[in-house]
Amino acid sequence: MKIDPRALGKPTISDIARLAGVSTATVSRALAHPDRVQIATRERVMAAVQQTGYTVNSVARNLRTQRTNAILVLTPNLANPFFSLILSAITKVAATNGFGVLIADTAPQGDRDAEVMRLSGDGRADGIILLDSAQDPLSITRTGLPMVLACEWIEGSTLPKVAIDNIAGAKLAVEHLASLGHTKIAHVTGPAGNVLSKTRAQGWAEALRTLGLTPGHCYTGDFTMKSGVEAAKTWIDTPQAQRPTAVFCASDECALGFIGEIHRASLRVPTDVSVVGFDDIEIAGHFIPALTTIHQPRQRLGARAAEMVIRMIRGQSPDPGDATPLPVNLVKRDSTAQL
Amino acid sequence: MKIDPRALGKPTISDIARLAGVSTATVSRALAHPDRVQIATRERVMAAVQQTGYTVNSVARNLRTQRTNAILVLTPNLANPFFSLILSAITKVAATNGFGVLIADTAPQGDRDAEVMRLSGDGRADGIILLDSAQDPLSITRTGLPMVLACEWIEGSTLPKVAIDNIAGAKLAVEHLASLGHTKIAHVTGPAGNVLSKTRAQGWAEALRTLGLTPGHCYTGDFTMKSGVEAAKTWIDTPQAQRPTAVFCASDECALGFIGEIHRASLRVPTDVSVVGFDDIEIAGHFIPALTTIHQPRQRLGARAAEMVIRMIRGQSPDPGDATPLPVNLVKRDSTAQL
DNA sequence: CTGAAAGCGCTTACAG
DNA sequence: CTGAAAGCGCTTACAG
Repeated sequence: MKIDPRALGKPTISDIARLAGVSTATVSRALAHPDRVQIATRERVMAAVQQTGYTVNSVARNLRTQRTNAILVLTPNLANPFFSLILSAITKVAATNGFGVLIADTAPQGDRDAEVMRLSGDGRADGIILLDSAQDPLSITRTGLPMVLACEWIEGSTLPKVAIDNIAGAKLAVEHLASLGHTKIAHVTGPAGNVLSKTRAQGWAEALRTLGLTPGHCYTGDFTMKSGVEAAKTWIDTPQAQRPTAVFCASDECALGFIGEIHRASLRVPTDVSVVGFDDIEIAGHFIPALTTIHQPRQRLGARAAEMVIRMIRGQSPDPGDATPLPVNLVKRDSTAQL
Repeated sequence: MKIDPRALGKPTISDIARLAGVSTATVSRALAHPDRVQIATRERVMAAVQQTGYTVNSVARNLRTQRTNAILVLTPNLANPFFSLILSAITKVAATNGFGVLIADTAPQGDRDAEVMRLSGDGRADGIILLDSAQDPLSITRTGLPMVLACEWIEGSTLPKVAIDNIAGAKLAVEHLASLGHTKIAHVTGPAGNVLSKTRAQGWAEALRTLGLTPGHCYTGDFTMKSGVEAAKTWIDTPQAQRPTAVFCASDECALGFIGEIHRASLRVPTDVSVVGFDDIEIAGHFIPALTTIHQPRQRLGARAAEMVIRMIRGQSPDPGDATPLPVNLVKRDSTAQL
């Protein structure tokens, strides 16, 4: 009794070869280089493929060719919508270059380093984009896998990175506030130790100094709405005469939390305090009041990161333009007003 | 002249075998079943692993074992923050069960069907979670790969799905509005043809009927903020006497767009119109006014989907509880008020 | 243009 | 407890 091969699971290249009456080599060729087989042969192969619904087993192919045509993206926290657009841009650029994208969330196990090491070494991908940056992966991996840092970066690391100009962004925010007559400009920071927090705080302090303003008050935050709420509470508890009249928040989420709390206390933005965010997430323009913020080109950021790894994977020389930070700009909306 | 093997790229199992003076079989065993090799042998192997930074090549292993320990998640649009939490929950459950997660965005090529077919057939994953549902994948694939539908589903499909109770959610919204004295309750729909749109609209209409209210006005939307803005414009252009006094939007984004536009026209929510959303996205509670909405348990949804595929992959029988839709509940906040 | 054969890096019965 | 050997499903020089 013959067994129907289709009952045995997915058809393999041998099944196709048998059906088409050719060798597996020819099947492989017909699929990958149609022009290198006789037209009649090709058609017999294609017919068998159609009939069985055959698809190449990419695991086998990857092992044989030592390429995966896949890029691995390591993200610190998938639950954070901030990454959505970046991931989507990476996926898009990858797709047009024939690469698939694997996304891994390093949060669940909490052990990013182990994860980076495991995933980078295991041959699943040809290159890696790191959206996280707790530690220099070079210190923990020995894979020669092309790797680029995006969003955040590690000081002193030699890894290629794609970044935005955080200092310039913070300065833009402060200058905007100053131009509206504000002189007491506070800052709600990002999480301690983070490069983004550091550079944004630095830009804020520098701008203040350049403008000849006294150093402003600093609220400790961590990019979350909750930390914005906390900062607002502190602000509300401050005697009115001492309150900063403007606040530059290290992230939009934080700014939104800040504004929400201000309103909950029956005070008003921008009447009682002007607020500027950083990121320009989608909701920013729809919030009430619409949030004045520093726009981050997240699509371009993701796209550039993808282009960079792909170039590295292909052994092409880096584009000199990639070294310069992506520009940011201020989007003036309704959360800031003349003092 | 001998060549340093480490210079040749990633070390393989043969390198370790040579270094430890054992066979590759023993290396493999020492790594996968430490208890099946002599302790001294194991230590020699481990030393070689340490020294070289060796990691198993998962592509080779997957080919050999015919398992990938990976789940593929197909999402319609990574740029949509709505999926973030779901993805993160999937990743978490997968991780605790020893599975990795591959996320693919079907948007870039626009050809979801081709993508589903290619990815499901190519041996990269042991199972699939589909967050999209344009068409029944059974009609296009012949892989016997375990597959579960999440978020949306396809009418008439026999695929296992995890869903929430959309009809009940919509009813909750309408009943809440009615309890506040509203009788003219409109609806902004989701995109036409979508199951979620259909069931939510159905729940709205049914609740109205049950409560003995006249059928309300229906604005055509598509879940986006923009469509909420459009609906609001139409509402604003309606003579005041004919305006619905309450609006149930098919999504939070849409509701937020609606409210934003109302305020831009110098009208107020909930003073001039009460608004209820659907989803309970993170921003909902921080919006001004905080949005009354139907809470969707996105974490549980993702977690259940992951549990389901994993069970299928393991050949375990389905949990009967998985057939019942996940419950939703109304979160009363500030966008709805007594008429 | 086509086929036989080797080999990608592993794991696992099967002997010993 | 350990090793030799087969094989997972492909692709690609190498002959013919």
